[in-house]
Parts: sequence; structure tokens; C-alpha cells
Amino acid sequence: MRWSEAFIPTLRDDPADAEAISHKLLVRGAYVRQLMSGVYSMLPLGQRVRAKVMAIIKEEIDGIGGQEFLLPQLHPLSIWERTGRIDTMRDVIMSFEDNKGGTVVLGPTHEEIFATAAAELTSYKQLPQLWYHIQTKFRDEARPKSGLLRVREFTMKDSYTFDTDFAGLDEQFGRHFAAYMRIFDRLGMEVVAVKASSGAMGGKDSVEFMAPSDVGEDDVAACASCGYAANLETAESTLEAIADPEGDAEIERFATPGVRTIEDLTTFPGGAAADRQIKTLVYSLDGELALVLLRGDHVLQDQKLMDATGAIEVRPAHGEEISELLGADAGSLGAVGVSDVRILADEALRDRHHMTTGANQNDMHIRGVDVTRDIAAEWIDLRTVEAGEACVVCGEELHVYTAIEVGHIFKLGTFYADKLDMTVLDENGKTIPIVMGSYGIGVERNMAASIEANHDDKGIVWPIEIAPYHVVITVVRPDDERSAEVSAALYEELQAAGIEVILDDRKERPGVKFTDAELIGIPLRITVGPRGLDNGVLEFAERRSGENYEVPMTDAPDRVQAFLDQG
RNA sequence: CGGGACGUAGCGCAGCUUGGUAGCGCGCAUCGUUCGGGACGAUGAGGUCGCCGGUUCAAAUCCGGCCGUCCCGACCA
Repeated sequence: MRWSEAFIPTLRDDPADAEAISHKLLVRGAYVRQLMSGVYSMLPLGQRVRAKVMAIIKEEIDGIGGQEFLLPQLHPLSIWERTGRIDTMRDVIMSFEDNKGGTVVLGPTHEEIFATAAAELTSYKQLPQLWYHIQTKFRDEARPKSGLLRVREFTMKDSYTFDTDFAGLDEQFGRHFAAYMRIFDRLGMEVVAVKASSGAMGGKDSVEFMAPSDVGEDDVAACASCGYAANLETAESTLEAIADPEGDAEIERFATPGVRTIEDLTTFPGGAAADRQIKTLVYSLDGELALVLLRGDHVLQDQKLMDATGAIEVRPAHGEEISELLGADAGSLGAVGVSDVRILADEALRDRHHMTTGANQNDMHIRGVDVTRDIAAEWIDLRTVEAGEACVVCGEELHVYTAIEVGHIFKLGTFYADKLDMTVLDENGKTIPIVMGSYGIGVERNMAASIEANHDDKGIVWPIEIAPYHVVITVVRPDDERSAEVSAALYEELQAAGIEVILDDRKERPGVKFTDAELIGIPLRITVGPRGLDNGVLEFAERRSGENYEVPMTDAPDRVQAFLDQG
């Protein structure tokens, strides 16, 4: 490609916002443009990178035996009703009415559709299978942001495995795990695999792949010592035991005028330290009100509440709901003496006594609460792990950091087999459900995440494998006959050797061309100018290392090849 | 879903308070001088001021509605 004929618009003045660097370099650069909220157009350079990312993914999935399909984006509503996911994924599903008045779903993912295809399987002899496609997904995210990191229309490689049993699933899961790690490595990212919540996918175990980044939207709790790592949505930690006072506690009411928060009560005369209080929250779980109890200094993890109860719609109760249920307003709530309401208590409260909590009467609290004696609760892990707490595996200190979720793999089990009648006959002629797994990786998000991990103050530093071009030949003086001849010849030669090269023959000042090449992130720049030509040399500039060196003209193709080979 | 802000040329913005002929920077076009790290000069092109309605002799400006985009929140009772 000749740059002078290409559409490579570089917007140089950058807006002073706190956006992700990838957003700035892609959306304000030569790669993509926003069309509407959460929807982006790929420009030629962006499409080249996207195609390379997809090629890497395809190569790795083919490498573990994947068979490529292409399933549609338009789905009948009925199939989403059969699995019930029209409800569990209602918030993100986009749909429309067709001309016959029927509802068409724009596919947010393809478990149902692949399962429909797999329903055609009839014998255990046909298993295992590994199917995948690379297809557009539509998800109506409440708040798209950070450029390509969180969007409403995006490309995903999603694969699905079908096995006769869980041992088979485990094997396919392991192969995907390894393939995914190879993909992230090739995209130039250091990624940590973490235990995650399966959310609305309808399965049990799942592993998320996290690329640490300040602009990430997920939190990871990790132990540097033993390698334990989990999404904060599921992370656990060991707490130091708290020694409660000896002896039987006796419940005692006391007035606490003006006290509304845990914090207030810690300083109120006769109050209690936060870790000696019971925090009482009221939540609506699919419309049913329930009390959620935590230690005063702990924070509820919504996702744990959802996972433990299976509730889909979880929200804090409204003020009126609370006062109607308990007869008091938030700030004076407690679970003692409450019946006919589901009470969910965090494990950290188990066996505690001499505790303080609200009295269900405004401006009143009670102390001397023995949790076991006074509250009939279901015990669940509900709290959010905090940095500094002890690792459940080795006891060392946990740290918490933000990360971008670049991949997620699920052991789905027989959920879809049960809902969609996906069975085969085993060797005894008995009907058995197909055990399913699903494995997703977002193409554009990985493009953006790769930039987050590969940039400097001059712009993008693409890994060679996904750079839009390998080499740019920068012609300092395109109007100089000798420069034009040499650069054209080199361009032809490199192209003939299968190297992806762009010839910057624009009639711009050299500084502009150097800056653009760096901003866009082309791994190797070869400068052709009168100064070098006088000495029979070309100048190589490596984007990542920043190294500059002269190369005799005749050696250039070999040296380019050597540079690309060394990766 | 709750709260806030913004919408004026391809991009980034001013003008609006106090209604009266549409502005700036970058970019773009032509010419000239330059040109091995974001050149300079001259001359130009380019805008239904998001949309609809209202007030007014007169609306980018005031009022109402709608649409769009962005930000914060949707955990601490």
C-alpha cells in the first residue's frame, strides 16, 4: 500500500479526558470511529488488526480440534424462552419485531443455537465435539464506555464443546485454557486466570482471563505468594477471629437518637466497634424481600447474593418497603425477632455474641445479641474481600487490582441438554444428556486490551503479529528521484517476500511521517533519504526497542526478515 | 434505573447571561517559499447553530417537549 493513496486519518490533537489510552489511540486515531453509543466502525487499519486477531484465535482453536461454523445473528424468541434466558439476560438482549409481528432476538451469545445444532447428535460415538464460530454479538450494555472495551455490538469467538461426561468436559476445558493462554501471549498480554462467577450463563465452574489494567472494570483479589486469584465477585479470604466477651449475653435495648450508620454507632456513647455490629440490609430478590446480614465493617458482594440464591433481579429495597416490613427506617434495622422473612447471614457472623444491631424501631438499637441464639439465618458467604486480608489457601496477604476480562470459559454441564433435549444414546443404549462447555473471547476488546499493555508516550507499540503493517518505508524526500527509485524497489522486493509493507510516499515533512508511523505503531520503520543513500545505507528504527541503526542497502530484505523472525 | 453536563464547519471549541448579518484554532483547497522529527506566508472553500413547537418585528441566544452523546451513581441502612 502506498500511504499517499490510503485512508489513514490521524487526528493529532488529543482531547484531555481520562479515557482509556486504547480509546484515544483507536477512536481518535487511524483505527476506528464511533457511530453511536457503544457501536464502532472499523477503518482500514482497524480492520487489518481485527482480522489478524481473529486469525490468531482461529489458529489456536483449530489447533485443539475446533470445527468452524457460522451461526446466525437473528434468533427466534422461542428458543430463548425454552432455556429461560430471555429472562435471565433480559437487560442485555436486544430484539425487534419483524414484519409478521414476531419477535426476533439479536444474538447476545450462541449457547442455544449451537445446542440446537448439537441436538442432531444421536450417538456417544459422535462425541466429543468442539465447535466454534466468530460472529457478531449484540448486548445492550447499560453504560458502554472505555471505547472498544465495553460496547453493544462486537465480535466474539465462541466455542462450544459436547461430551458424554464431565471427565470429557474437563479435558476440553483444559485444552481451551491452554489455547487461550497462547492467544493472550501472542497478543502481547500477561493474563491471569481467575475463578469467576458464571453469572447468567447457566453453569457451575468458570474461569475468567484477566489482563491487569487501570481501566479494567473487574476487580481481582490475588495472592502473590501461592498464586490464588479470583474475581472479587467470588473471592474468599480468611479473617482473624474476633474474641467476643465471655459469658451469656443479654439483649438490652438502648436509645440511639440520630444514629443512622454503622459509623455513627461506633462513636456513639454505649455503641460498638464496626466489627461488633450486625449490619442489616433489606434486599429484593426477584420481588421477595429478604434480610441480608453482614458484619458492620463488611461490604456486601451482590454477585455472591445472586449466585447463592439464584435470584435474577437483585436490588436494595426501597424505603417504603423497608418500613412496611420491619416498622423502622434504614439505620435502625435488625433481624432479632423477625420471622416470616428470609434471613441470609454472612459466614463472618457465625457464632458471634454480644453483638449490637438495630431494634426495628427508629432511634433504637439493641446490644447483647447472640447470633446463634437470637437469629434464625441461612449461612452464606456474602461479603466482599478486602485487600490485606489473608489468602484462604496460604494465609499470605491478598491484594486487589483492576483488570480487563479478556476471556471467559464455562463448564456448563447439562443445563442446555436438559432444556433443549440434547441427548445421545450411550454404549448401553441408554439416553444420556450431552455435557456442554462454552468458551468466549472478544475480538475488539482484546485489540484494545493489547494496546493497554503495549503503548508508550508516542503511541501504539503493536506486537508484530497483529500490527496492521510490519514495515513502513518512510521516504524523506519523495520528490528526490534517487529516493523514489530506491524506495519503490525496496517496497517491491519486500512485498514479493510476503512482508506487509506500507510505503510512506506522502508529500509531508519528515517529522510528520515519523510521528505518524510511531503513533500508529508499525514495528519497523525504514527511512530512505539522501543522507543515507550517499553512504549506500538505509536506516532502520525499531518501534518497540527504540533502536536505530544503519543497514547496507543490499542487506535490507534479509535484515527485515531477521527482525520479523525474532518476533 | 437515579443524578449531572453537553449538542454551533471534518475535529476541538467560543458566542447564549443582556435576542439584531456566524466566530476562533486545527484540518481541507490553490499558489509560493521551505522540508532528515509535528514549517511559514498569501488567497479560498466549508455551518438547516441536534430536532419539533412556542414567545417576539426579529431566536444559536428566551421557554417547553423530544432526540442524541458523555460523566457519576446504581454496595456501606
